Amino acid sequence: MKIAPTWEYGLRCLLQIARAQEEKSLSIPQVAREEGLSVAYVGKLLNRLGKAGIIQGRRGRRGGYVLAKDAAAISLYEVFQALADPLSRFEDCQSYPGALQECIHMVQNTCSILPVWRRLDLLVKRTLSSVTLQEVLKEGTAYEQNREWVNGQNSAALLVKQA
Amino acid sequence: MKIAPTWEYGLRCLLQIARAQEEKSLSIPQVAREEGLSVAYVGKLLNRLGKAGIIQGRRGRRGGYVLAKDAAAISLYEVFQALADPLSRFEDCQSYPGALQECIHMVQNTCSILPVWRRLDLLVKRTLSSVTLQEVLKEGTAYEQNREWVNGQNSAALLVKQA
DNA sequence: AAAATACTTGACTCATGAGTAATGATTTGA
DNA sequence: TCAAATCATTACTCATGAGTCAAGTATTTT
Repeated sequence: MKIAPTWEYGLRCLLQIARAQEEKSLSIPQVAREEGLSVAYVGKLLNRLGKAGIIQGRRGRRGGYVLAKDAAAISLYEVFQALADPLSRFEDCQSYPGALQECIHMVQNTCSILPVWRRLDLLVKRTLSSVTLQEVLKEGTAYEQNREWVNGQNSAALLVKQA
Repeated sequence: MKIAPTWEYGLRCLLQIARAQEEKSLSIPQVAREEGLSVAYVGKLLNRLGKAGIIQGRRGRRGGYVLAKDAAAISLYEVFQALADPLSRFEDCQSYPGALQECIHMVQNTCSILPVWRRLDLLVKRTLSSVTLQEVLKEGTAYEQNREWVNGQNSAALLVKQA
């Protein structure tokens, strides 16, 4: 699947702020320098995270950003929701009718392809919701070394439709 | 998650061709009229599906499109792969380094956020691969009425990371 | 206070995918 | 054979998200 640049860059900046914790706040220029991104761009991304209540900014001479709540209480889902362009948040089963009044793929009063969208949407949401920022921070110890997580062998058995 | 217009429109056009089977081929104008889309747009979408070997076009007076293989042998994954813009197919763990030579989020020689991308990518691929066009056609009978499919309750248990 | 640092906000430019338009090539049928 | 119908191909326009720019506001330090 396609990962939006906003997601990757935003998450990386957020990880830095999270790692710097211990009451040390990080300024936009600091994060930008470390990540090799422009100050303006980092400012925009962190601003979105701030408005979503994930991090908290403090202006002034010794200002900067700090996590607004514990890393264990921040799910990747809310992070990506915050980073997405304000006009294109996740939506439930968004659908495009075209020029017609109504989709013609209706069987017994239901659109026949809606379940596919629902399924995908649900999977992504559930996956992102189940991972917290703290878990991503503790790499090499937690979920990443778990073969289950990486190639999802067992869970795959349930994802395949029941014959 | 965001469903690309190309996906929805393309799949709908494909479903029509699949339903029309019985040796009846559908022309681009026919499909366009039924779906309420422009002839040019439908032509573009079906052209992509044709190049991917999913449908087969025949020119001339009584030409049109027919499925190139059995509906049961066509997975949604290959359909979406075919419909995607040629330059932006699915990629494995696409990553954006920024201006730096190397991502700085490396813990023990691994990027700490890569597993998240891998996970998402795998889930989507696996889900789409497990559904065939034939199943989408037979609505109201197969997977859609299965509560498991719609809200994924049981499978969710495995998706949540193992404590 | 005043100056320096840093977040905030809104408008702007640019790349990319959505959707259109026009032309060429192939088959059918009269 | 010729014309109509149809797919094939390429170039184009337009909307949207990525990323930039610039001016404004708040806080700290001197």
